[in-house]
Amino acid sequence: MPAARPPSLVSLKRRAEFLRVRGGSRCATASFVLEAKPRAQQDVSVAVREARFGFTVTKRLGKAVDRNRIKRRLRAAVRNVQMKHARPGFDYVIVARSPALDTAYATLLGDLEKALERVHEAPRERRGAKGTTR
RNA sequence: CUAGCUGGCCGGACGGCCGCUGCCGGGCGAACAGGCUUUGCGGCCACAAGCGCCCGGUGGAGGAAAGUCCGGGCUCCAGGGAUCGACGGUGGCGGCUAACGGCCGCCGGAGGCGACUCCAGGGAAAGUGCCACAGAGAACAGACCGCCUGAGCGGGGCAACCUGCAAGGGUAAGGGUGAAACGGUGCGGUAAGAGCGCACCGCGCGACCGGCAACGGAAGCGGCACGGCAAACCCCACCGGGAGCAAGACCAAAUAGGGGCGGCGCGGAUGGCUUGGGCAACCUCGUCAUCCAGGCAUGAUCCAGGCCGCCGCCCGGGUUGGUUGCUCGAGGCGCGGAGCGAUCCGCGUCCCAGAUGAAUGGCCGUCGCGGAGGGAAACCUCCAGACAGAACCCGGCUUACAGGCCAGCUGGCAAA
Repeated sequence: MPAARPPSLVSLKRRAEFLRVRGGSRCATASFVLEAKPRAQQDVSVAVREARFGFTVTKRLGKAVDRNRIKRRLRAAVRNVQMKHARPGFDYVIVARSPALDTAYATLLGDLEKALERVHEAPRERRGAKGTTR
């Protein structure tokens, strides 16, 4: 029975953690960009084994009320899909785009599922392409 | 009924599934510590607080949370005194308040038929400055056209006189310019005019009266001047240390360039003598003389002071993470009383967000409200639902805002 409940959401907290995930693989949709990267061995503490998520909502997207709402919708969406599609030991960063405020919640969920799959499919070549630019 | 004015208030409601967070209660678990027992490993017992998980209960964004424009509380830093100056702010009077640049009441001015609204509303006879363009003249004013007078030179006439030109003088009533031209109207007066004189109006001064005051009224006096701008400098009165919860305090980790206390010494340069070392240049110990006396801490000055080097001991800074500050407060609500009111007093009652990559929600349904369309109606369909998210806390101001409610008052219409 405890498996049926979605696990509580573990979020990224420090700026350094956000910057590290930028080097990982990415997938863009209409309302957000998803970035993912497996945690290095020394970062995996015993307590935190689950997938962790971070949200980036820049000031360009609107005033504080709109930004808060975008963040809450994305967080609710992640809570619904992370059981099936997120992998433990991974860090994810979701960079919001302006349609995230208005698009139907169902399409938001569908986009998130697709993006999570694609991010896990082909991490290799994207990683290499990104690595040269850094 | 309608048009308006003022003040106050609200800022969708209910339900379902799934979440976040503070507090309270309960349960479970692990570690440490405690007691008993055992030679020991270990076993048993008990619960205060903390930690993790679970269950239940309960609280969880705003009237502006916003802009960060004022005023405070709180915290740290600086702060010896006096005087002067600088800078910033405020600006009718009285009151309220912890305080304010806020609020209330009153006064003055402007607007409105009215309810009522608006006003940085001290000083322009302390000084400096500006008042463009137009206009002749614009701040100790000014004769362009006019009007009046007119030396003199002409023309006509016997003469009285008529008439043309005209230097100069008088004149601010008329024209013209302008935002503004030494007050307006009338009568008298005059060569023409003019406060030159008079009446009324306006203006200035104003004994005295009323008011705590701002101010109001006003006998009488003055023939009329003293223009505007102080949101130009300025003058006057009053107020004002600085920085802000990333304040500040504590804990842990890893690394070195600060502080306190005690003792000793009392800056530098040059020269003389001197101790010790060196072949010597020179280095070194001490002392005397002369000269300069330095830097730091509010802007200046004055008075009174402090610190600077070496040794020993003790303690801590900056960074990252965590804890705290952190929400009970100039607090909300109700009743009663004082006051025109802002507000104050008394009693009762309530505890009402505390997050920190930052919670206070996500999705869905029903109803209600507003607009448009359809329909005879019940009703149906579509659209809209604002401004906006606490970050230490209060008191204000300002700005944004779909829609709606209540009370009082004013004008008009109708009825009684």
